[in-house]
Amino acid sequence: MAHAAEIVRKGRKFDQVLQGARQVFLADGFEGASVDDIARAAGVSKATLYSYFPDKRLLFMEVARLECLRQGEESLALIEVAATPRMVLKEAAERMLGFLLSDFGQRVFRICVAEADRFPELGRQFYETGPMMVRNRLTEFLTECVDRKQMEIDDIELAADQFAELCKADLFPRLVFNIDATFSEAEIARVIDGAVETFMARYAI
Amino acid sequence: MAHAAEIVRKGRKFDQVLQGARQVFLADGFEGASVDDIARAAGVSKATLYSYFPDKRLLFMEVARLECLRQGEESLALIEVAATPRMVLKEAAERMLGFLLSDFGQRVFRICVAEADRFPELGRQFYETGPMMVRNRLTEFLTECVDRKQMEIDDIELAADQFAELCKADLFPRLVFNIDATFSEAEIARVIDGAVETFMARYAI
DNA sequence: CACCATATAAACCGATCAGTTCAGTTTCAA
DNA sequence: TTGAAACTGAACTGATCGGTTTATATGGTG
Repeated sequence: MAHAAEIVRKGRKFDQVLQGARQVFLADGFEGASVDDIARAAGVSKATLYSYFPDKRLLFMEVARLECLRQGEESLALIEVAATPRMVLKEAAERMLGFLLSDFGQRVFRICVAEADRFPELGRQFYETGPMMVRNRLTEFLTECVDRKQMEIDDIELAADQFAELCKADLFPRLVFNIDATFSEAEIARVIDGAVETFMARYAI
Repeated sequence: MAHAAEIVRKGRKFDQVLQGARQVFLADGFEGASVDDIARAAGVSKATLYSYFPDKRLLFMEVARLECLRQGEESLALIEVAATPRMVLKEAAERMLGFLLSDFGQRVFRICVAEADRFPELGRQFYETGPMMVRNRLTEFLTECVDRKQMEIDDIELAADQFAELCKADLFPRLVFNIDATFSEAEIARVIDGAVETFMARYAI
């Protein structure tokens, strides 16, 4: 973790700084957030902020790193193996969309996309704790299904990715391009059920 | 077209300005692009630029509007109805990915996502000439398939959206988060074939 | 109490950038 | 050829922002 080497972690206000930074970065993005705003939001002087983080970039990376970790931990909740594949898929879809459609998930995504070339490491970090995590969990589960002869899948990783994408149908474009900010239960259920049905039609035995 | 009302269109260098703006905006985004850079790239003085476009925002919107139009026109090429559904889907997938994976498509997407809240109209514009266009074309085709009893689909629009999403499996996240910038023919073929197979498994009679 | 790390407010610096101004030059059509 | 419209380049304004500095205050510890 070379990037954290220069960060001084001791001090009473360290957490305050991170908390304020998180709030402002998430609301305004990297360029949009001013250090003065962050200091104000954190209830801390700019000098204090700079005593912890030598520059804005590093502060941003630390916030992003923590958010990625948080996201990763959340998705680690176990998948119930006792249930039917249909139920498991539905559960997984609900969890995925729960994050993707949340105000918070949306902001993180937007920032990652926007800053992906300014912060090359950031994109990878988000990818690994997000989409890749989802794929791994799903791959695990699908492998079990194949072993139990419930499904027949030649390319399991592709199948996992397909399911993840199916869950975004309609909803994701509308969200990403700011057509809608929230969706009704019915809209979400329509997409999830559709995803499960299509997936099962292809892969269930 | 209220937003274009203030734009003066006459003058020798009008197109030069747009062309330079397109180049710089696409490379650097809205905030990242400086008006001086644009003027330089356009081979035009800043005063001339401002004589056409009263401010940077308006210039950006005009560039984005034209790009959206261009994109829309491109996707309007007819779908060959004589071919089998499988072939039509494959063709549609190739065209979609051709745009999405191109350096240019990627930049436009990135900018739209990043500036979606700074330019509310921009997101909608892109959505309507992009994802919505694709959905409409696909919906048309799928309706024909249903009429011809080649497929059985209860929610045709959802099916269209599903197919579009299936085409993005694996590739899109990797692109968006800057994991990879280009993909091999084999990688693309794998995803397209997978998308067609899954789609047909669900909906073909 | 005295010390020292920590924190603060506010002024300040240098750079960048959108947008303006202006005196002078080019272009082109009548 | 002439005159107006279009264009130029360069300087300038005013504002924002990242980052630094300084003089001062606070609070816990030995």
